Amino acid sequence: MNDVKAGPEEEWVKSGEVRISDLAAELGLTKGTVSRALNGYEDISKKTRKRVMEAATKRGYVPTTQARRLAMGLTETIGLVLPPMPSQPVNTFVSEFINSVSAALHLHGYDLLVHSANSEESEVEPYRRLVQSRKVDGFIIFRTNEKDPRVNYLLNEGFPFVTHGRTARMAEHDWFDIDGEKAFRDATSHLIKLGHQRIGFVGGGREFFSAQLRLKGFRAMLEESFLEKVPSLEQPGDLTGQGGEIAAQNLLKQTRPPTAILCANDATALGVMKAARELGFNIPEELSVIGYDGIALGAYIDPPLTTLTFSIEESGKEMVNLLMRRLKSPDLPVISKLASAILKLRGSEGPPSSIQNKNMENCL
Amino acid sequence: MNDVKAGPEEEWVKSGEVRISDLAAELGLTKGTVSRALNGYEDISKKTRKRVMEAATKRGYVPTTQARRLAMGLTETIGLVLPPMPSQPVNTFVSEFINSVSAALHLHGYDLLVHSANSEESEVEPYRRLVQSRKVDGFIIFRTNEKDPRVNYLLNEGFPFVTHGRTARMAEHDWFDIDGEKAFRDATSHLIKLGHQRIGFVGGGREFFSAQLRLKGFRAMLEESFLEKVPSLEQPGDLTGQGGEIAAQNLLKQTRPPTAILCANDATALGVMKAARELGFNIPEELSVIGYDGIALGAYIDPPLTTLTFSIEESGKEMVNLLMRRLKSPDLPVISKLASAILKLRGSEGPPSSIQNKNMENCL
DNA sequence: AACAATACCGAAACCGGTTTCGAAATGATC
DNA sequence: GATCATTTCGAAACCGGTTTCGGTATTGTT
Repeated sequence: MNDVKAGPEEEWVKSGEVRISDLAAELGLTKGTVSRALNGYEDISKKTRKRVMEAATKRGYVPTTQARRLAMGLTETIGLVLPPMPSQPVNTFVSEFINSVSAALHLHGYDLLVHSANSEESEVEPYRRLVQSRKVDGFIIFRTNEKDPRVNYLLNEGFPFVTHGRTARMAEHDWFDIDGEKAFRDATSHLIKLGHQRIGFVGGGREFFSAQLRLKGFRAMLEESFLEKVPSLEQPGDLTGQGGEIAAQNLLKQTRPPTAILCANDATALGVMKAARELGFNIPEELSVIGYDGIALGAYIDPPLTTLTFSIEESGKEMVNLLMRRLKSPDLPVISKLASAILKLRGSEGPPSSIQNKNMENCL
Repeated sequence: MNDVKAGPEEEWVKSGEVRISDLAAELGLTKGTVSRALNGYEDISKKTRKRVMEAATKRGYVPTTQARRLAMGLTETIGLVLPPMPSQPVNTFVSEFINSVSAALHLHGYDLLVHSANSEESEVEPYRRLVQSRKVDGFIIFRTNEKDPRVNYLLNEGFPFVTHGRTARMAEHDWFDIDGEKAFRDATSHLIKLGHQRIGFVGGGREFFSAQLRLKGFRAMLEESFLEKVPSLEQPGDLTGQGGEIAAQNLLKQTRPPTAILCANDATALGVMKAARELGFNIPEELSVIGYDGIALGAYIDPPLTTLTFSIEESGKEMVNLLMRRLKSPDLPVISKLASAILKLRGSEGPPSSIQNKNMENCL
């Protein structure tokens, strides 16, 4: 008989159906007052503030992001443009990096907009579009080239960004990088201490600044150790497994092949190992191989791949920190941060065999 | 002397500094008219439309996304929440998937918002936040569980989404999936044809519906082939390399170990191969191993990993198609799409050796 | 030439918030 | 109790677009 008693009034509504004006009307206030109450302005009495906040939580009010952003003139969004994927992507850097960046941004109340580059248009086009349509407040850029058009564009535009990796204009923008030069000095030094005299190097494309720095580190340590620099032992690569295979063939078919090969990344190293196997080189007895990236899969192959590794999570965090600082105070001087990679010994390197010829004694 | 002649008037301005009201003022029109002219309304004369469009391109006018979205009441953004990463991710699915989804969305004028799940809070919390703050119009969900709280929440909320993978409530939502059941029937069949009688299976967690379906396919083919179903040959896993190692030990230390092992994914397969090596099993002579995922690196290990592979790009595209359809007409009946995986033979499987004992004859 | 129909554009409301400014209410002071 | 400072809130402008509505100016019809 008594409908009111029949059930509790379900005040619950579908998420996002209540606007600030609804709240205001319900409370007999104006939306300006409600807004100020919710945003902690000082000119609101304790009593009113309490009423407003209770009503807000009760009704499940959450401000509409689009409206807030329009009013405040910011997007609270950071853009990340994925470079064109290699046909055979081997490392999980991108997903881990996105994960880390996204998590870090979230702590600052920022969202991550991920955009894919389409290979038919210019590299900067996605950036231009995002800037012009004001979809983002800043960018996270990775895999920089020495002369990077994206960097040039954004610098020219005066638009905030941080790079993962250095560029020719690194003095003009914030950047984070792994000290690849030092990493490759370390790795080279490690090989030299093991007794290697002829060490090969498989690089990345000339366009990748970081790959150049790794080569630089390799060369520097050779020089420091008074080892002869043999040009034929430096092979170009393309950061793919296939590139590693080709380079390894070039190296190992030489009359005096290297006893160790340093690779610009793990994908290359895997290609090198494959080619070495096919040419009958035992690893690590007859050939040491070291990569760079620290891909998890490296631990599962035979022999496990020794590699230079670094924290992707830290990279993401640090980059977000740099970017947030820049957004807060655009006129602060440029800063940068260099993190170091560590050599993770897993077994694909060892002392060179005294015998230069291939021998069968390694079989089990 | 003549300053005007000194240089052409650079009309160029910093991107995004010109508003629609500026354009309107410059043209002596109202912003409403300008807006209609740019958006192809019929009530604009050809002449004015041309004037407006020329001025717009000349001044580099691009409408501010936030304002447009607010006015139009939509976000043109799709959310993708990354599930917590495994500590040692080996496959590149996530980055490829993001890339593909993002590219497909872009064709429809949509953006991709990537959010990372933080493991301390409930799985649905990120979704709830994104829904309430109206940051997205729909979701792309992957790695579904059979009973998926995210799906439950969104269904209850009536919020658009598409899943990659089926759920217990798959009749109520659009989904895309790989036919894992058929894939594992195929793989099992392949092994049986090679002569294998004792085939092991390493699954994923019970919570992953897809892993269950793979097991189902495996069992079905065993039954069809009148092979005895040996419970001890079915080992649980967790879709990681470590899980694969443990499972492989359980399998291979049995008095009558399997001659082939089917793995719920490639990471597991890598763990299995590692454990097998350590226990002295030669692959593929003494043990065949097949994975699932088609990770590119599988081609570089020794022996190359035979695996079930599918097109991630197609997955992304199809899911976006499903979602766009749903957004355009929310009341259409639920549809789904099943794609198939193909068995990519690379060398980690072969006929079982007639001799059950380990032998050394394989050594080169 | 008078009238109806059509083409074209201005005016204004609206989307859902934020923020500034000023006025009313309250409290403090003498 | 009058005066002044403070507290608290309403009113209104604003962010930058979109969309509806109505009013001229133009064209078409007889």
